[in-house]
Amino acid sequence: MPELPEVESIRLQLEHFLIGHKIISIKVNNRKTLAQDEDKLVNAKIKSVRRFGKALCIDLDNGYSAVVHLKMTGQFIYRGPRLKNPPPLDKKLVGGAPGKHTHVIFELDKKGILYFNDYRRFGWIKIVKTAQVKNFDFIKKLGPEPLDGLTPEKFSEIIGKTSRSIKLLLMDQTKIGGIGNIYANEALFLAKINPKTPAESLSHKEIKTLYKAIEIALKKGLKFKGASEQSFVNPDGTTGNFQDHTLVYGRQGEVCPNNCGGKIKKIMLGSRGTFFCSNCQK
DNA sequence: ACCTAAACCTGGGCGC
DNA sequence: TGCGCCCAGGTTTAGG
Repeated sequence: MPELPEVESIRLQLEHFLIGHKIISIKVNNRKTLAQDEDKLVNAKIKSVRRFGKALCIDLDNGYSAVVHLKMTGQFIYRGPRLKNPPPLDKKLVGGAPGKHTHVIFELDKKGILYFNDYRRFGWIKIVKTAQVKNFDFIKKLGPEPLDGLTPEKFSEIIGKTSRSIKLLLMDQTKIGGIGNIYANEALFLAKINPKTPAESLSHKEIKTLYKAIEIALKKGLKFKGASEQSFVNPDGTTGNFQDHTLVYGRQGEVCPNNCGGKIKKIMLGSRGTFFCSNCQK
């Protein structure tokens, strides 16, 4: 599910709800999700919640951290004192908390509780020493992030080196951290660049436009608190609305929002659905 | 270095 | 109603 804007929306809420809570106990229902060492987190207070690309990192005050990847369908659901008037959970998106897809339950002090749901079970939680988080393989390999550290110069350098299609390059987490399928499609449409274009053939001007387009697409996703198509919910149970505001993602057959007279096409690129206007994006 | 397909899973939607 | 196929915000791995 979640790309940078979705994960950042989750991070902001977790930060608000969790910091200061002490973890009383952890119940693991599925060892594929969390294999070992959860006892390291017990009796420690949550100090901060960080995000690295699409990964989250919950830091405890005892030197340990939980690194979390939600993959396609991972969810955090919080219930507790800092949540005023929690909205009813959308059964279709959440399946209950706890429900049959709740794999880890964090019991917190002050009657707080945090559920980790994941119906496809691709997501994972790893317990690492806080000092080792940046050496953790997934995070170590992550490229610079748009809206934080990725500069036009770095972006240009990354692009200049390769003949790969620009869309696959944007989605390569080791080159740039945080962009997934929805925002890659949206940014390329905004920049009027065909997703199949070999990265190295982009002009200087196109690179500049694309850099800006990525920022615009991600900020728009953040503004609507992410896209909730199948399973994305915020920890308070609310959904995002970005799916109602995409320009091309999921809109095959619709007229081009630029009113160029073309229609949005869907092709497969790197075995991922790819949406674009063949008229605007030559 | 690049591309593809398959694997990890479950479930919703669609065509027949 | 039901079955079977295709698809899904991600990442990794194997093979060409």
